Amino acid sequence: MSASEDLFQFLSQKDRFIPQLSIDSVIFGFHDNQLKILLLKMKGMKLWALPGGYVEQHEDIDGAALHILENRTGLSDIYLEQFRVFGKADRTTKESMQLFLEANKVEMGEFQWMMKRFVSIGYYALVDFSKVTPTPDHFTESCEWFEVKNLPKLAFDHYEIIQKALESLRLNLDSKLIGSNLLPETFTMNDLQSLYETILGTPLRRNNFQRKVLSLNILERIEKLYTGAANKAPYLYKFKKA
Amino acid sequence: MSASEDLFQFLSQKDRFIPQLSIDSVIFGFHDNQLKILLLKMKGMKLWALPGGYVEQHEDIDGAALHILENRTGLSDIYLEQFRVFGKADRTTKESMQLFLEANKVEMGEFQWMMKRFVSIGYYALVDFSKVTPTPDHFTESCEWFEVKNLPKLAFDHYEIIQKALESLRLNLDSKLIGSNLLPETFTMNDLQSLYETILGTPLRRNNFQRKVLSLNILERIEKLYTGAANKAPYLYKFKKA
DNA sequence: CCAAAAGTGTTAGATCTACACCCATGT
DNA sequence: ACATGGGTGTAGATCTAACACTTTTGG
Repeated sequence: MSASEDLFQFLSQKDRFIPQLSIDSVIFGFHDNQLKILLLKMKGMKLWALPGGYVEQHEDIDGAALHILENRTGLSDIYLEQFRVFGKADRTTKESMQLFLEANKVEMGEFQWMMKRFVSIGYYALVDFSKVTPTPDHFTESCEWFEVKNLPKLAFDHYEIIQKALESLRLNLDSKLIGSNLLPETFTMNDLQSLYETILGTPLRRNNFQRKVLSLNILERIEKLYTGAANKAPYLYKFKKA
Repeated sequence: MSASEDLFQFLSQKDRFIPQLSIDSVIFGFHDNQLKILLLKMKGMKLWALPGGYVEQHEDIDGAALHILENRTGLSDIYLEQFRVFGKADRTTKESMQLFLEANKVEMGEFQWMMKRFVSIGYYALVDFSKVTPTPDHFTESCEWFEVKNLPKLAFDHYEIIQKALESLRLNLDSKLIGSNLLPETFTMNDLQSLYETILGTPLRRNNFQRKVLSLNILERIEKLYTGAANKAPYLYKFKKA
């Protein structure tokens, strides 16, 4: 099935959705000591974009966000947080639409439904990088991780959405046990510290960090991890179950 | 003009608005050492509701929220914060609509546009109680302040919206200089402390509170306030201009 | 034995908490 | 004079930041 056939099929069902309302999700993962985001490139589009979608008439918005995520990552049970609505009147103008579309391949007229002004609800998700299978769908040419510090050209206000998501992530870092969603089952204290450092963007002191985290009583110390390196083997930890 | 004439006029213009998207505002004021909220009772409706409205096609959502507030309070320059979206599929079911409407006076069929499922963006506003003139409009039978601790029966999920607004208010209390929006130009340290105590719901120590607040260097001490009471006159303060 | 990284101790400073005391005001 | 409420001081506890030291590991 071609991209435009998919599109027409989608548009024919557009009454299923709430008009002019979309969801955009910032999916955070952590790998190689880098905070990463999953981005999409749609077929025939020039710019990268956040994975997003629409809300069905009889679907909770949280449910809609979750479905989008499950489709894009292959995971269920994802940590999701709604963080802000993006509703400037000019966020999806024809001009920014033009930038988004590959003008010579797609007739804007066919997109009447999509071309309207959209208000978008921003969610961020925290996932275990190692468990995700980035999954393009029929509209999507590619689906890749990007380092937060090295993002490609993005459509619309998606850069701003990402920045706000990061802000919220930082604010929630302490109160919401964010590590437990971004790290694999077991991890070293160093892994956790790197995660915090990359999210916060500041270096932390090893000893004080360890003391503080352990004092929260949320970690369980497992066996040591022997990497073969010529130094003391670090303990592995996992988050205690509630 | 009668309520239903107003309504028909409104509905005839409904294409001006984004469908199925609304705004609900929790307007906080502080008076008599009580945190209060401005609520409306629509003509011919049974329950009280948050002041709300719709978003015009070419209007920012923040702008829309601001207009609603200005109309209801007579104030401009209001402190506004978007705090959450309420998007459960069943938040505006026919059943809850029925509860909201005075069933024998209004035919639901006339409300097709309004009867759809709505997603609502929650804003909270902080206003100087003494400056507000609660202003009913043509749809509104009354517009009154209620103590947060003593709310009337509310429509839809408005009670939940208020609770979430309160939560956000508490979280933002320290970081966003909330006092400057809820208090009049000048106030005593006691006023400020009462405000904090009612928002947080916990008593604070007089001396420590004063020290902490003054250490922030955001207050300017003015002259003393002689109330005629048989005790030392408290200083008046005002927030320093940025 | 050594380098590298992990783990633990310790101490000075800042901040928070609770108590105490003094000061101004009108009766 | 004194009751009342406002302003300030201070000692102890707690939290934080920065430093130093010890332990484990493989070469």
